[in-house]
Amino acid sequence: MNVEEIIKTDQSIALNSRTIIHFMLVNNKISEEISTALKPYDVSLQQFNVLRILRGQKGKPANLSTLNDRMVTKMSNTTRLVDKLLSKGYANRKTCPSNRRKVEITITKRGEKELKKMDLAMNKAERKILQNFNQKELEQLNTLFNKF
Amino acid sequence: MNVEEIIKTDQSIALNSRTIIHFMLVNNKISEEISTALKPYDVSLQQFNVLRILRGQKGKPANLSTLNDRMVTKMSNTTRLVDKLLSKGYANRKTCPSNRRKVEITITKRGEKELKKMDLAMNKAERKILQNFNQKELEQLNTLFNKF
DNA sequence: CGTATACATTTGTATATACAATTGTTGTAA
DNA sequence: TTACAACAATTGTATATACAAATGTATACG
Repeated sequence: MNVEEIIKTDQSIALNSRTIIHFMLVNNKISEEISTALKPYDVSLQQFNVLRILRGQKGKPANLSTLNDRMVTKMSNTTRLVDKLLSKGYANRKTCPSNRRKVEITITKRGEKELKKMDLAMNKAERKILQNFNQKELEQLNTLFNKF
Repeated sequence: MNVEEIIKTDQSIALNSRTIIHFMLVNNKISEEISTALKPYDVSLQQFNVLRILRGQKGKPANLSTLNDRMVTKMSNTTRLVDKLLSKGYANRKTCPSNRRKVEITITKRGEKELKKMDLAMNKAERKILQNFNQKELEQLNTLFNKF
């Protein structure tokens, strides 16, 4: 992946800018791979993320604030995101009996079943994205990411 | 930046998944910094990118396909993106006299003037984002990004 | 010459997201 | 008890983006 070639410039780019642009190009690639992987299941990355959180609750219901806390990319509108999962039959929602301001959201059997398939697709996508990295390089990458 | 802490999980995450999630968290941070930096100028990152491309043309007009080729993040709808720049008085658009299928897009004086200010804001944002990196680490990062 | 094909952009439509305002609920302090 | 602040979720609205279809223009070929 050559930055200058991809954005078709002949100008030299300052290292700071180049790093950020490079990052964005990688981001494009990753987003594309992941959305392709999830497309057959008709869920967005965000929806997939919420499903995983719900499963991680192990039956214990989650409310919207909890979901928001745990999401990789925070969203201003988790309500509508959960709406999508409901309409697909992947999640349930009911108001919390002890505190009626809150809602209790759980994953359905069907949601869990589909999620398993999505997991496989995601793992495959991750392997594809990271195919040129060995373990040491991945660790190096994580170490560098810690500096952000 | 600790991944497990941010997404509030106690489960251990496979290195592949962890790397991708870590990447996304960094992406969130970068996006936020940049959109904050550009907010005062009321342009999106995409619009900023197009303005820079137009300036890089040095007077020579660009058409939509050229813009699309050179954009960091390709868009399906560059027409409407340019619309925004027009309405702000940052760009001009006219149909190409030699080939009327094409359009000729140029940056205005006002656009150049504003772009200079945006550049400063962006440089500042970049420095902030990368403040914990030294030159060697940045090069390391770029090398690793090449593997994607 | 007329027709098909490729090209460049624009428009339509559905969906996604950000942000602000609103609704309903709970806890609390006068 | 009532008034008020804090909380949790929802709704409204504007804007952004993806994707497909449509429009207009140029080129090629029989």
